[in-house]
Amino acid sequence: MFAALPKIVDWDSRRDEILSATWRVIARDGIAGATIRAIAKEASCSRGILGHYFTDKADILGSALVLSHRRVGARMAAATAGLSGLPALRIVMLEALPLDGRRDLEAQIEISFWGRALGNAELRELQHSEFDRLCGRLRGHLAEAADRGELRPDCDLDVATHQLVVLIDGLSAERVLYPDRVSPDRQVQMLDSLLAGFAAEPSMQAAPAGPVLPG
Amino acid sequence: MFAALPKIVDWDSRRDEILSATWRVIARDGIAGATIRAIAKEASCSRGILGHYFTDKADILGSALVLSHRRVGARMAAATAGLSGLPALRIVMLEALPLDGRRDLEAQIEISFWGRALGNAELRELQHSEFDRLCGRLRGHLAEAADRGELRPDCDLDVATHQLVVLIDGLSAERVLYPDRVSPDRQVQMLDSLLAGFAAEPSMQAAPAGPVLPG
Amino acid sequence: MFAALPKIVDWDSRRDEILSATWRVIARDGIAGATIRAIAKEASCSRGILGHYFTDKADILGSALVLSHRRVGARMAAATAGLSGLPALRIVMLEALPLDGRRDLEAQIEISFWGRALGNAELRELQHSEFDRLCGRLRGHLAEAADRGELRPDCDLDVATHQLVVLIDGLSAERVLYPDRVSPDRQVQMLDSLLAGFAAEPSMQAAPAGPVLPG
Amino acid sequence: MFAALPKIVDWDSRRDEILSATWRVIARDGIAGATIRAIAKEASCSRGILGHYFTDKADILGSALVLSHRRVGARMAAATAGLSGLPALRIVMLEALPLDGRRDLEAQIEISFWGRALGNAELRELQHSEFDRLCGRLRGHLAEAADRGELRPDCDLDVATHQLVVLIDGLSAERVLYPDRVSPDRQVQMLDSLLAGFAAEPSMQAAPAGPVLPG
DNA sequence: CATGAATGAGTGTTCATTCAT
DNA sequence: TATGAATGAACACTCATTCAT
Repeated sequence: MFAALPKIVDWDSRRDEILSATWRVIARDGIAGATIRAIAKEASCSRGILGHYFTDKADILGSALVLSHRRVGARMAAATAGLSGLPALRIVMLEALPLDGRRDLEAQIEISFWGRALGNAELRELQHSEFDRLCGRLRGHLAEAADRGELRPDCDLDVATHQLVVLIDGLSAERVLYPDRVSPDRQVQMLDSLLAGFAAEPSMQAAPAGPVLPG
Repeated sequence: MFAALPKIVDWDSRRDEILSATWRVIARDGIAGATIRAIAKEASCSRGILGHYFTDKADILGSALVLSHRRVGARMAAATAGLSGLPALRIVMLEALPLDGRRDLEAQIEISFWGRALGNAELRELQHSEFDRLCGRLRGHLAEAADRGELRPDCDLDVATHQLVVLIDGLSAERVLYPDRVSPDRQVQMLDSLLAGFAAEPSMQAAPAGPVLPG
Repeated sequence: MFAALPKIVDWDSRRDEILSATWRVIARDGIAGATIRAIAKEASCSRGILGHYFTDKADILGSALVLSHRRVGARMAAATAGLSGLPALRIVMLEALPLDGRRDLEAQIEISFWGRALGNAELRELQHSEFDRLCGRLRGHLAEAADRGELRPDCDLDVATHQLVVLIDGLSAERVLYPDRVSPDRQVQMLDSLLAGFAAEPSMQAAPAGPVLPG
Repeated sequence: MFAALPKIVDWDSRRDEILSATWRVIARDGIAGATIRAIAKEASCSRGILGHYFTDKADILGSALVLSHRRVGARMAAATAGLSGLPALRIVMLEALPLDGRRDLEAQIEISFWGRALGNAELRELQHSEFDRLCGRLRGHLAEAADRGELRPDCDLDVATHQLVVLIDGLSAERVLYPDRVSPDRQVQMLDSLLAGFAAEPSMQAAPAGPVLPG
């Protein structure tokens, strides 16, 4: 109170708010429409204020991508608490697939950045490291599953990891471009089909009998 | 007046040349760098001349996408001449996957347009119809395979079609973004793994024993 | 006439016109006020058109400085045709000093660039080479004068050259900043005083008896 | 309330510190780079605090110029204590010329303001009065010298004063722009050459036999 | 047919300034 | 007193488009 703090502003929350507005603009107008003006308008702030939170437009977009990934990662970590092996893997995949509006948004952001990464070396670097993180998480659960004997003996973990990320990226792209064609049910069906191919026994281990979509 | 006739041949080839230059620019600088200036420079022609072949920048980009798809489609048709069922399907998939430089370029173009389609309704429409054409071709060969008893009885053609396009889109995206991670061999391995899941018998029917990459 | 020339435009004259407008803006508003907008408005053209003649704002300003120097140099060369030694030197100096409106403008441009050169390495390089050219010209005429025995035997050519450029720069600065204090007559008086110090005999050789200012 | 008294000392020194920082920024980045951000950063204080010491950015820059002049004037007054006539004049000139790092800095500041004064009437006024003060000081010592019979009888004090300030301004400009060309020795040589022209007798009265540069 | 000059809107960015705390 | 968040204007520059030649 007596301190000379100039203005009570939750810097981090304001920053996240701007990044959230950036997501909405990207999802609505595409990444080409994600101009500083549009972002500032969506965030209901002036253009100049963005300079307080970000050094650059590239900083805004890059931070938006990283925050999106971090949120997904945090949800994955929370959802797999106490789990491991194939059950954990399935939960992780369900968080990665565009099964609801929130994850649709994340998929839209992801796809938007792909095209931009082609002509942008920095962004490509960023995406590379983010991709590695996801691969590492998936492969970790696959290794757990292998240790626990949940997998077929001849299951190649590298190939399996690759199949999982291909499923995520392919379904994300199609969900974004042709939302009617890629229903949540279909996504889960394809996921479980893939996981069944990994599993040691024909009887499904990973997929529960109950409803797959809590929300 | 009549002398203009022979020009028609030049007209189409010049047009294709411009679109080819557009591909190169997109692959090199990203779709954000595909400005009219850059395309004209790459095609070694003036900016104004583009107006004779295309109404608009959107026309150039859309035509570039369509031509890319048409070329892929033509190669698929040529390569599957006399074939049907699973063998034809495998050939089609091999043409669709980014297995060599030419198809890498096509994948780069494809991915570039995805992000742009988000904020562009016309482009989304275009991509929708192109997507349908590919799905139709894949499903056609699957139906042939089913008729010929090449598929497992419980194989759902819709799901199988979906799995194939997810494989194409997922591998294309990853090949573009992380070329080192997605070798041609790995792609063929994953394709054959998927096709084996469709086939009636464990013994591979679709994959030949010889080398998979003719070129 | 039958050629496909798109538009009859005297490119060089248009370019010079823009640079001339740049001079006027600098003289009126200072170099800080020489924005692209102000230059385009002064030249009665759109902002974008400047990109056809110059790559950059730095290109505009640098070209404006070089053109100013070139014009001065051309006038010096024309005015000293057939002359050499001290008479030529005096003519050169009279062209370099701000003795009329045109040369006042050139002095304003010169002074404006000095401050800008401090924080701009490229501009400093440019000014360095332009400075060398003037020094070379002055020293050349001094050497001629020495050869012809017009100078005092102990006259150091380097120091004399330096005194001449100091006179030019000092008078230019003061003429620009305090125009009332630096009348043309005073400038010529100081020039002739300096030249008299160089000359071999007390009787003035360089300065004619007639009026010093033709215009 | 009364406790604020001791702060007054701090106030002036803090103000001078800011102006000193302003000098450094101008010398390093040019006057175009002398933004209030850069000044605040150089002075290690917040941007807002500048508003407590100065009303405006123009106030900062103008005060920086005035302080520079005041410091030079104070050094001149101190150095000429007990002196008058030509010896005093020579000391004054030695303080005005860019002979060491400190005076180089002052010259850089001076030149930087020249270009800015063109488009700024207030600044021009300010510089005008500062110029008058220097001229008055120089002319005062010349008048003393004349009274003491140190000058040639036909020496025009106005012209002599003008020659002195032209020497200062010309050498300052060149020292700033082409530091390698304008050595301290050369400057003193030119100064003494000019003073010798004023003096009554060929034998140097103003210049001492010893080294000219104490530091 | 083809050129490139010309336009003006839109981009990211920087800046001096104001103001609530 | 002192802070830095916030604003809005101005900046240089790029771009797609139009049009006279």
